Amino acid sequence: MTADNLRVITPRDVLAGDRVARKRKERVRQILRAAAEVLAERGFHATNLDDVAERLDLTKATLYHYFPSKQALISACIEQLGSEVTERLETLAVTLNGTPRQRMRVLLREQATVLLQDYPETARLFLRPGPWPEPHNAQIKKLRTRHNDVFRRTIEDGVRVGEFRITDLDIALHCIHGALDNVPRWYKPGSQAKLRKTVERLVDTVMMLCGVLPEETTRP
Amino acid sequence: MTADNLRVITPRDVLAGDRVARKRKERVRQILRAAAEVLAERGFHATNLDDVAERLDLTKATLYHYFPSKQALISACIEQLGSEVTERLETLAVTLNGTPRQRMRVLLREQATVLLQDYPETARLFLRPGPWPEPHNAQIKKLRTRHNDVFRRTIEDGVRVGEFRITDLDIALHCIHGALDNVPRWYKPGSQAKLRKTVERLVDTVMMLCGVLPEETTRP
Amino acid sequence: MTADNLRVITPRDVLAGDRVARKRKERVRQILRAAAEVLAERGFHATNLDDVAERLDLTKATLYHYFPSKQALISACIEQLGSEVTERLETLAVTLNGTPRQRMRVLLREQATVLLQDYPETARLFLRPGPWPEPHNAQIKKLRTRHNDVFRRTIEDGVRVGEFRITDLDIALHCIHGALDNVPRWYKPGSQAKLRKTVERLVDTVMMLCGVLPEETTRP
Amino acid sequence: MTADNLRVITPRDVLAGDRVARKRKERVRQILRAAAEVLAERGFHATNLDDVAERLDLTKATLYHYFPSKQALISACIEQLGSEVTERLETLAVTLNGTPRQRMRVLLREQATVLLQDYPETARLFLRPGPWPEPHNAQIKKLRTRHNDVFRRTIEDGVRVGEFRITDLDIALHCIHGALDNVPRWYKPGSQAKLRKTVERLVDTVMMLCGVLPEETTRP
DNA sequence: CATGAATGAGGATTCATTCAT
DNA sequence: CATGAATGAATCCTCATTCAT
Repeated sequence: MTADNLRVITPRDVLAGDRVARKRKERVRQILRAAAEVLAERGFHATNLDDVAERLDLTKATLYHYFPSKQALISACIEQLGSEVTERLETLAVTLNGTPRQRMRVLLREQATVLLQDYPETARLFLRPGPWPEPHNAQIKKLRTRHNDVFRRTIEDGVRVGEFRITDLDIALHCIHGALDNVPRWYKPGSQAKLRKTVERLVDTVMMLCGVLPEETTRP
Repeated sequence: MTADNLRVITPRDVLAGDRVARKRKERVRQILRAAAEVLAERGFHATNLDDVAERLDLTKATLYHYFPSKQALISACIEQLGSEVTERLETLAVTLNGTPRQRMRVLLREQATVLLQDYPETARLFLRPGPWPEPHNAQIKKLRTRHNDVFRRTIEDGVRVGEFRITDLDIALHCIHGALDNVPRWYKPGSQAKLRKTVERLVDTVMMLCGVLPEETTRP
Repeated sequence: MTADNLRVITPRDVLAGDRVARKRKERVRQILRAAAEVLAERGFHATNLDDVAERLDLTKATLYHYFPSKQALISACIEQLGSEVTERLETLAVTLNGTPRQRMRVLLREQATVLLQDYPETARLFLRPGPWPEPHNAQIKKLRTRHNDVFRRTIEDGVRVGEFRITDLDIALHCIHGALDNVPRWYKPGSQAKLRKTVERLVDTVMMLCGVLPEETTRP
Repeated sequence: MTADNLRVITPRDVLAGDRVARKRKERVRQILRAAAEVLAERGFHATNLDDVAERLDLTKATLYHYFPSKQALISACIEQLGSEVTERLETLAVTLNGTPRQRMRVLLREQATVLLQDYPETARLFLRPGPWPEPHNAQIKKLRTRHNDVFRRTIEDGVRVGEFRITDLDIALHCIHGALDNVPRWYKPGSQAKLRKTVERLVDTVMMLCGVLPEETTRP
């Protein structure tokens, strides 16, 4: 019953509401980023809200203003990173021209860049259904399927036109997946040059799983 | 000067001591097996001693008769599985004849069999340095290196004699590793026939990472 | 640009922050008091957080808001009581005039009052290095040394001017210490008169360890 | 129903039984000694049966052949040490001739020797009613009273014949007690010469609590 | 007697979650 | 919104005690 409570909603308020909403969204993004970092470093069970909060100079309780539970927060993390990466690949796949071989290289390069540079956390978060509580596993599985399909379609094309020679499509896909999501475990960040070199060699190597040998037969 | 004082150690005593020791060893084996199962299902942080104990119809406290701490138990798990598998491969590698290509196939087949049939837990336990507490990570790393070296040497041989064509030895090894340790995630146990088929196709696929294409270009 | 954004820190905020801090400090004091009581009754190893918490109508978990561990809580207990008592004596010693004999009497009276009336827990907590875990023992030793030094200096003065006659300074100090910290074991609280009488007789008795005999040769 | 079970009891058995009993008593003594050591080092609550057993190269379970519970073991410890020491003093007191002053010196010298040399654990075990579970405290109190009475009677004699001048008998006794049981805390074992010197100075110092000043007014 | 195995009852510590301010 | 306080439910670990061999 204060003056505040009686105020009518004016356009200014709407704008203000907008700004509040924007601010809130920004806050959510920050929280998700922090959570993704902790999550990637330690895995689900070793991640605790105190540490996420501390990284943001907030208190644990404040997180509950933005997410109703730990699960919800983690879920949002997975969803955001997963869908962002997947959509990036899906969008790219649609716009691509060229032979399946060329398209596959572009897709792999993109994925490698994501893993090595943009979001190294990705692998931990949604590429591998590790020891997550069940609800998350389902979510992750769905994302993985979408993600996988981008590559599946391209490989099918390649097999059809005779550019790829594979023994078993599913197994090949699983191996590609395994090889890729293993990357953040061994790659140590370095110069841009190192990064680009690693990406190319990685792409060359993974392409071999499609039956495409690199021209060069180099050795490290 | 009673009979009791004069009693010498008889074969029966030795046997008794033996039996006790054997029994203890057996218990330890049981515990390690149970722990490895839980561990493989849930990962380190979600594994609790209560569940391990329950699986054995024991109480938590009893586990402490055999291992002084959770860490020690987990460590023993990793060590046992890891060294068993690694030694199997190392022994096999030494006795192998034939071309690198042939030897590599045998090694991969062995590894695939271990992962698909004998110890599916292996992948979780020592193939991937997940969110383990540091002491375990060091232990795992050492095992992995030994394990890796078996394949590394064979691939180097293959490259030297021109049977293998790879872009980058380290990256190839990492990809092989990633592809293999991903296996338990997608393979669902089935008939012996299915198993054998899967193993062969998996080996064919991974051999491609060494630059060896399968004759057949089939699809499932 | 909202009122909220423009809000500056007002005295009210400061007061609010102050109030929170004051409240916390008060809580800490309460906890320390409760812990000191339990500790004095039972000693370190028999003190459990549940009982300390119960005395405060709190749960064990809440104690961890204020102290990171049992050791930290106990440490704070010892420190607080120990330094408070020691500083009281040190301050008193500095302001004292008169002969060593007079000064010694004042110091002993003060110490006796502390032990009999103000903080009977003191003796248990820092006067005797009982079966404490090592970290605490070090802390206690330091406090005891400071405490001891107050008396040592006064006795040295007394010996120098010929008012005190002692056989061995260190042994005398140890005996004084032993006699004093034994007090809470036999003294049962009673009237103010009883208290005062006991203090005086105790002081008379301990003064004898400095070679000063009481005029009166009474008996109880 | 074995031959053994049917055997009649012969004189030889009785002797054997004797020897068995002797052996058992010896075992009990060993256990009590070990327990007293641990107990003196760590106090009641930090003493666990495993450690006592280990010191004897036995297992915990074996201790239960000799004592029905931890409490019983500890009780026996206290009783043994306490009564041994007390009886020593009582016996000595009875046989003593001379003035109260001389007798007191002998008693104190004896007590100091016990504490510094023979059974340093004594102080911990029965001189001070520390954080023991109640049943033990009662037991200790009783022992202390007997122990105390030896000194009390002598002091009373001394006061009566005018050799001692004290303010308050009870307080003096408590202070003597406190000074004595504090000894093991500061005395560090050394040569026989050091021991004898310390004993003499200690006796001199404690005698002052009876109003007897040493001739010499030295300082170390 | 001696012992290894087993266990129940604690006890310290962590952490997601709720709530009053 | 933001936060400090509070808590219940785990979870690891200890230890006195019992029991079968």
